[in-house]
Amino acid sequence: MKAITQTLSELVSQAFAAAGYDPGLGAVTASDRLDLCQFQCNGAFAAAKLYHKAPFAVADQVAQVLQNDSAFSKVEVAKPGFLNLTLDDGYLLKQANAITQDPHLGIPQAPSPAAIILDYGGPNIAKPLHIGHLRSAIIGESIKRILRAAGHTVVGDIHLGDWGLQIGLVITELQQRHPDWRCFSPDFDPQADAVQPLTAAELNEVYPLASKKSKTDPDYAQRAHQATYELQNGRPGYLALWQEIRRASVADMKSNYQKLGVTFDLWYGESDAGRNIPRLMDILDQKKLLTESDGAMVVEVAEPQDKAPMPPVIVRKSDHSSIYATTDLATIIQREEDFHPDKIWYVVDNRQELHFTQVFRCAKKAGLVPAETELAFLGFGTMNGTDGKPYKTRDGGIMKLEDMIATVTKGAQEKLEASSFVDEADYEEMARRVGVAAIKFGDLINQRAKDYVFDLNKFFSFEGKTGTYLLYTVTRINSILKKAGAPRDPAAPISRVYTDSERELLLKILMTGDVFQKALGEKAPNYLCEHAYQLAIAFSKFYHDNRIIDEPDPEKKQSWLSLIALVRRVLCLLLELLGIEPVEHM
RNA sequence: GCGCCAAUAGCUCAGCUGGAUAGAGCAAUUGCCUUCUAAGCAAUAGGCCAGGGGUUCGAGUCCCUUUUGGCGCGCCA
Repeated sequence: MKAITQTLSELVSQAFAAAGYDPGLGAVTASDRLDLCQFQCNGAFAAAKLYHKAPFAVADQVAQVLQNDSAFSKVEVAKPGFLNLTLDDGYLLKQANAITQDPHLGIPQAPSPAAIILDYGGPNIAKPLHIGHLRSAIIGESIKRILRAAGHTVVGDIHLGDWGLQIGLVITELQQRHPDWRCFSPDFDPQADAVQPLTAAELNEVYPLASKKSKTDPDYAQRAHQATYELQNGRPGYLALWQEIRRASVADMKSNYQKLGVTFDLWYGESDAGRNIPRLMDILDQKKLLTESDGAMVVEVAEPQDKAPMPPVIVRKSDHSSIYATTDLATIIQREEDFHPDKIWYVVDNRQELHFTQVFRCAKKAGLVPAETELAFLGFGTMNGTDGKPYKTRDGGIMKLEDMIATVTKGAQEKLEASSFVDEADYEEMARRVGVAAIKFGDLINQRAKDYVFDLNKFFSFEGKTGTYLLYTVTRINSILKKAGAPRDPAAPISRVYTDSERELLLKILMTGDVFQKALGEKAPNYLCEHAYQLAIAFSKFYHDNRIIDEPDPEKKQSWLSLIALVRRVLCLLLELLGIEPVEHM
């Protein structure tokens, strides 16, 4: 079904037309002044300019037409020319009950579903997952769910960083530690020789060290580059070792992403694009896009309208190994071949914007995707510490994702242990959900593209505008519905509006479609967070003002139960879109 | 140097294509649990929306400019 403001805009547009004005002026929005009205239309101001009339006069004419409309209980014109609209309770109920019946629970469906590849996560193998990886995973997961809820087909791809210099660094360091390993021998035989098993813990220690060494030791760095080149060119021992690095690392990642409730359809990496690199180079060569520059091969992507100098993309380094632009371009070839997507979207750190601009231009120039395929960069901001600099732990290190989840989960568990509503057997799983809800909501409530200050202590309070509050609201509803007993008709409509707090609650429910469209349009889950919070507040107020279970009037009680059942469904849907799992009790 | 982004309550942030009295959470002060989960509800206090120009009937929102901060600017990803 349509979003409510869409439906109302159509009514008001007709009224504008009936009064002799452009129907395009009839856009309705939620009211800024809930004390005056529920919805408003500011079209009279624009009409005043177009038709050289006083805004008030225009609004008044339109209001005359709308007076007769049964959808509104009150149509008023205010001061300069605001058209203030309040819905008739009967209409409000009709809309709310329609949402109950709607298979999509009021979420507007995309008129033409698109095939979208969503590239998010993007961790590097051999490096531990840390909180720098959190945003891409959480935001990507939510955007994926939002797109799917609108009816789009989405393939989520983690796009592992598994083919670059970082692997060369790890190989170099391992070689220095274990020169006797068969995989380092030039005559390594993949059929006969085995590779030493590795653990994630070991890799987590090896990479940072190797990275540090390479910065101070040019010879070490040189060997890492050489190892990268040889790996990419198929040296058997390195390939076998790389496979083991990948295996150990991916196993560790999967467990962390699972805890976070983040999933991927594809676990492809840069290496999977490797086979397309020769083809990429051929295409670039055929289209005469390649230029040699300081020993590297580059593609010019500058355009006349550029405000700042646009450097060329390097597609082959001077040591002949590939770089992230190479694998990103080769990945586009693969995605086009496998899915022929309408859109490929990248949920990546803002700092990579220039890189992706270059890659997109190069891809279009080379015709890797049709001109109409949308390649878009959905950047996100950095998580800073309270000092305004990228977040560090107290000792100056980077916080591992695993540790962060464990810390918040522990805090949640302490609270749960004090609750009489949760069985001991459920502590662990419930604590995970509560902790992860706190983390996810705390992140998603922020605007995607902006940096924000991350304060771990905030997550421990489990108070106020948090994911916890949303889960708590759901558990309160659960409690009532459970205690109200079984003989309740789940399809019974909400029959009347008895109180003000109920009306506000219904209004919030009706706005869900609008908010969803906004979140979808801007790929911005924060609107859903805010709305879920608003809905929860509206429920809490209603809950506080009215005693549902003790209500003697059976019709009223039934109506209220139907109302809160709908609130629960909408709230759970919003949580699902955010990637947050509810709990039964807490 | 060039470019991009930001600056709103003590702190962390909202503020929809410019609209009517700038909103939350935390922190502070104060009420509310023999009654559906107090991880809650209600209330008080807190603002020259960084400074200065401009456009407009109307600007936190658009334009210009200054200041401050963050980020980016070929062989890391």
